[in-house]
Amino acid sequence: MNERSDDLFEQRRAKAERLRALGADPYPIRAHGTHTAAQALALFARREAGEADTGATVSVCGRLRPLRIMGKKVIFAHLEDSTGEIQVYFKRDVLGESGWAVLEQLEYGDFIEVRGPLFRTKTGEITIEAHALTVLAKALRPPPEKWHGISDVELKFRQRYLDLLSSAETRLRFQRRSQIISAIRRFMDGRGFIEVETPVLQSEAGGAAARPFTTYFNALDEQRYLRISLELHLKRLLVGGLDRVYEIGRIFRNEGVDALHNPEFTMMESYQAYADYLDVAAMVEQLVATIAHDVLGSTVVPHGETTLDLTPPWRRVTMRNALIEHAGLDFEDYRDEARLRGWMAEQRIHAAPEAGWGKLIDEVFSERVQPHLQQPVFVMDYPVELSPLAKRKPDDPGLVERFEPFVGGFEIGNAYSELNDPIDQRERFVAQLAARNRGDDEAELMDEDFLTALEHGMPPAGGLGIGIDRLVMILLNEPTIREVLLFPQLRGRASQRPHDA
RNA sequence: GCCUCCGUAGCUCAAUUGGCAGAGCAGUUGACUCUUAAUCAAUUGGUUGUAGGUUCGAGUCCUACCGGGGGCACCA
Repeated sequence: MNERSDDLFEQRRAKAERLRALGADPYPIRAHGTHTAAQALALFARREAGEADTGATVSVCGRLRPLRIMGKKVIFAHLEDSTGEIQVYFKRDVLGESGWAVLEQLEYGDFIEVRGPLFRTKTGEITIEAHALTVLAKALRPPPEKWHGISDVELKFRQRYLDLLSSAETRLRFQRRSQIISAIRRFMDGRGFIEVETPVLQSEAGGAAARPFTTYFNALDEQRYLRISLELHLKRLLVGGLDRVYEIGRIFRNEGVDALHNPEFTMMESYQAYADYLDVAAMVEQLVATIAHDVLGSTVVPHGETTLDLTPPWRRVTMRNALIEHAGLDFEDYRDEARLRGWMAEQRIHAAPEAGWGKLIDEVFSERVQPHLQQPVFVMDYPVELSPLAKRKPDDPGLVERFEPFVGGFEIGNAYSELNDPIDQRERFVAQLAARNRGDDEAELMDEDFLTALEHGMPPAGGLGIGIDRLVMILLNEPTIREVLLFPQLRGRASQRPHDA
């Protein structure tokens, strides 16, 4: 902390002391607002329409925007809350000398409560004429620049509150994120799903191909993993007879950070007994369209320079055909791993040495197909090697009944007809162990508890996972996951915290 | 982990070839009784991310480190 910001801090602290001396507690316990900014504006509009008299007073709480001081007798300012802002008119002979003395100690960033009647200024803006003024919280540090707000991305993420308080756009983005999640719950609840909660701390981290975070359970003297998916516990609930379940929860993957990845992110998974992946696909396009309509009012959403049309039905294409179309590769001609590696070398596509056939196919797909998948599309029928928890296609046991919805060039989810044959499931785990022994440290581990559950009988079911953060990115036209997370992960700064005193 | 770009006042940004570190906002002082990023006048505020080095002279060049952006790797 340098001298400069100490100066600003001390100046503001001195004002707080002066407020105390004036008998105005700078941090009172209670506020007594009667209306939000938006409610006050609406109230006055109704009164002008003749629905009530125009004289009654309101009391509004909020954060003070920069003061417009017109001499020693008049000050205009806006008061901002989460519903918007309303102008306040401070007139010295109306407010009174004691109120004016308090006002002189206030500035941009302070929280106050203003009581008085509503009126329209000469320029037509609905305004509160301040008859009484109460300090609610004196800010000791200056807010960001009033016009540009925060543009330093590091400050924006480390001190997101500064971004929020100075950017209505940022506030709206996170309000909409919340509305999207509410809309998901409404949709799922409306279809008879029940929301459940399963453990974050697990003995084995399964259900996805990812490295887990580890932690330690002292009381039991055992290692624990933070979950990397919700899948294996939710399927146990199908065994238990809960036919339609979903969970919205944070999952953790010990991986790098980029525009599409944050190590902790939010997933919605659902499992529906007696359904298959085609039923799930129909649900997904309906779900996304419903959310878009509820939150944005349209199923056509802006996306960079273009738009995305989320209106059902979405295109369906098999993974094989997508590869033929965009990569010129028919994987049925390259079932041999060595032959596939040769083709990839010719095409200059990176091939990880420890990758098996399935992972190689996935690399080709990511490299050559995925960037083309801008408009929503379901990519169907994945190689069994990539999908150890999905049911095989009856007419093609090398493939599974699985799809991923792609929008904007990346996948927003994953779904399949759930594998409920315990013998096949055990064999898949064995194959995963082989991959792990070959060096794939993200292969699934044998989960005996889960296998025991399957052996008790799990109904046929369609399962779904949707990455909420990525869905929000698509719906709100945000190119990076960081902008839809309030506090994205950053390297810690123990010695150089920007604003901690 | 590797490559690359960036880091200047509380915030938003300047600074020519290596040649006196500057502006707007915020703050302070003054003027102004209907303003809208109020306006006008004056003014405080800097170890240029940190530590070294080259040089008569470094915000600028070099090295290392810290933090961030982008790319690669990783991530179905």
